[in-house]
Amino acid sequence: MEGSAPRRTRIQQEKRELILEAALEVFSANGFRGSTIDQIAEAAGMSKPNLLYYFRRKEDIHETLMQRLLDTWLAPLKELDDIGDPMTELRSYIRRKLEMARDFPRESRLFANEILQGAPRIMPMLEGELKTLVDEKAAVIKGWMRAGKIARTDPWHLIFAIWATTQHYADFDVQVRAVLGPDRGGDGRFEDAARFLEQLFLDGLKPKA
Amino acid sequence: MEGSAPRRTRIQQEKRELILEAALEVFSANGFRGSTIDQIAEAAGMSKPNLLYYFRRKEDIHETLMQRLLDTWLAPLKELDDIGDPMTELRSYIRRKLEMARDFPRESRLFANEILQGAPRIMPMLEGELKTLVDEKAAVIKGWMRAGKIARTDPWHLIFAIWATTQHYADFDVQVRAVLGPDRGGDGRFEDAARFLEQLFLDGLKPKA
DNA sequence: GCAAATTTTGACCGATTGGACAAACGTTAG
DNA sequence: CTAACGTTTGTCCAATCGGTCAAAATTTGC
Repeated sequence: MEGSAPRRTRIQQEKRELILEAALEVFSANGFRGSTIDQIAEAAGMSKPNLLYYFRRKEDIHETLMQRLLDTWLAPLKELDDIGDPMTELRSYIRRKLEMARDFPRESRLFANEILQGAPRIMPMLEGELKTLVDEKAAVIKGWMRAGKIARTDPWHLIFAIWATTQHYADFDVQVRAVLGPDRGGDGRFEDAARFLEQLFLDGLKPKA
Repeated sequence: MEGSAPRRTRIQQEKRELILEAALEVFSANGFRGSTIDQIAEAAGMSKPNLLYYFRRKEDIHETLMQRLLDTWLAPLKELDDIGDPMTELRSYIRRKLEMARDFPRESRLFANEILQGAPRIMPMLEGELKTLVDEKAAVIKGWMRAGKIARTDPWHLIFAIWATTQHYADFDVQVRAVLGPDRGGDGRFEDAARFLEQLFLDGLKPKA
């Protein structure tokens, strides 16, 4: 579809990175329609026409941002591997997803914003690439269940649950911090969350008999 | 704070309801800044100036909507009761939250939008009313743990996990449906989710020894 | 050092936005 | 019937939006 990547000068590469970084900040906080080119330009320390020299339309920025995001976002799931102990694999997947919520909350919110609005710009990817990947990993998980390595349950909803619980700490961060309060809502909240999630996914809530 | 409710004519009551219903539709799909008064007016079947006769500012609509939402939204948690079997109480709380995600997805998305944007309009409620309620219920859950009725873990993060997993089916609905595909993504997905979540929260993933 | 290419800027444009306002219309009580 | 009140509409406005354009400033290749 797309021709070879356009050759770019040093300045173009640098400025484009600067703009994308600023746009990530603005888009993730206000959504696409809630963000203005002026805001992004100011955050990037340049004038609006100057920004438009590097990205001709507001949508181009968002699209570029989204494309980059998706690769890094799906990487942890891609790494979920058939070899290795199933329980360990799942645990490290959960841990990695939680680390991403901690280290890349803006990316998580950008993605959440897009999905919330009905995913108008990435629908084909959801139905194509993402579905394929999830189906593939669901098959792997099903294999583990058949082998008696983990309890039998629905692999798709299991993946949803891991996404939901981990991304919650990025997308609903303000609520999490507000509820936990200044003491428990500090930096340690991610370690508390990690401990809790590990227990939840492994043992559930039933008291040890 | 607020004086007695202003007396309203029959027409005012009806039209205000009509506007709020339309606004819920529009706001939940596009966010606050992404929605226009014209869109809401059209969805409500009236002209923009006419709408502004009932709500003088766009923010007033959103505020009214948010106030109503919060009551119904927190109702299930309020019902979590100390009397009754702990495991049953938690299970029915999860089921009720999932039903709300199924029956009131627009309300869930409206709330999610607000939190995603940093909760500028409901921050005091999060730190006040919500935190108080959650702390109170966390204490109840802690009591159950001390009594050996459920496994010992962090009650706050347990509540977060229930919120995250259930609301996921409303907020990320398009993604869920896209990944499940046309077959498994039909109406039955909520029953599948209910079964899965029940197993997850009760037994976790460890295979039965 | 200089010409060509690239980058930056200020001024500007049409479209859309939230909202104001007065006039017109409808309803209702006496 | 009619005066008072409640409702609806068309028109208008200032601000903001995404985006253009030509000219100025700067960088780059030779």
